[in-house]
Amino acid sequence: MRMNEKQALDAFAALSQETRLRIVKLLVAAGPEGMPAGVIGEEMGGASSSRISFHLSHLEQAGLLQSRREGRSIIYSAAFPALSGLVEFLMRDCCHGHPEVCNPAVAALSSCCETEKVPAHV
Amino acid sequence: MRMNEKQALDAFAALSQETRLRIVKLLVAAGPEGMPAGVIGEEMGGASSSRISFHLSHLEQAGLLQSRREGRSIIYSAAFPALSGLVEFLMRDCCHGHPEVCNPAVAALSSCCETEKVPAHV
DNA sequence: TCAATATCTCAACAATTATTGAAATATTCA
DNA sequence: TGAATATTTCAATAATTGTTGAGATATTGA
Repeated sequence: MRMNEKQALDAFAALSQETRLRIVKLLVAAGPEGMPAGVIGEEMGGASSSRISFHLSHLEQAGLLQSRREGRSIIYSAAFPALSGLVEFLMRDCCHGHPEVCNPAVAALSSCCETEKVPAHV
Repeated sequence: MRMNEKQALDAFAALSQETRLRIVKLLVAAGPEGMPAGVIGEEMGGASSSRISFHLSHLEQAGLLQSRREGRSIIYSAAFPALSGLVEFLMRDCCHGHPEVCNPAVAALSSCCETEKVPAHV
């Protein structure tokens, strides 16, 4: 998803608050299936439901999450294309003929896909 | 550069302001050599020098830029390892056995290194 | 329909962050 | 040394953003 400056600003603002950053990381780890708002609230510890609701809709407004209703619950999940787009926006035009400058970023991102292969704490 | 939550929050907060995001993108495109504060200010249009100075030190404080003095000028440049670290922090643990979820992000980032090969608007 | 569950909206207040302009610091060159 | 250049610091004010708690909306099953 190609992003413009306004969208990137909204996304970065949304990610610059502790509870919201934790929610995004929780849902990134949860994968495409997502989690109900109530469960997300429990994982966040002592935040009121109205506060969690506010943060969830802020994140959805910023395009970083999407939601669907399932019975009484609203299920939120990470918007993976938007996250990719944000990464691409930030690093766009980073090389100008010197790929070694941004290749470490590519390597860092690639390594996230290998989590399960790495032993926890040998 | 492996990042903790506090560092990531500071970085996202720094990136969530229009002038600062533009400064980072200007310096990402400028590469490791960077640019003097005064030139950055000119590129940002009508912002006062104190405002630019404030934003530059905010970004340096957040670890996204570094500075060095050269004569009367202070040269700012992008902290590429921190940018990579931020990308890695955001997407850490994203797959859980399903690499197809975050591979688009890897592809988006890889493509930034090919800017010069792509014709502008065919 | 009614009670229970899950989540959201709203308004008042608190906290954080941005902007401005004047003055201070550091460097260079005559 | 003193004037000119480049940049930073500071304090006051303006603007934005976060929090709280009460009440509203939507859904389910008895």
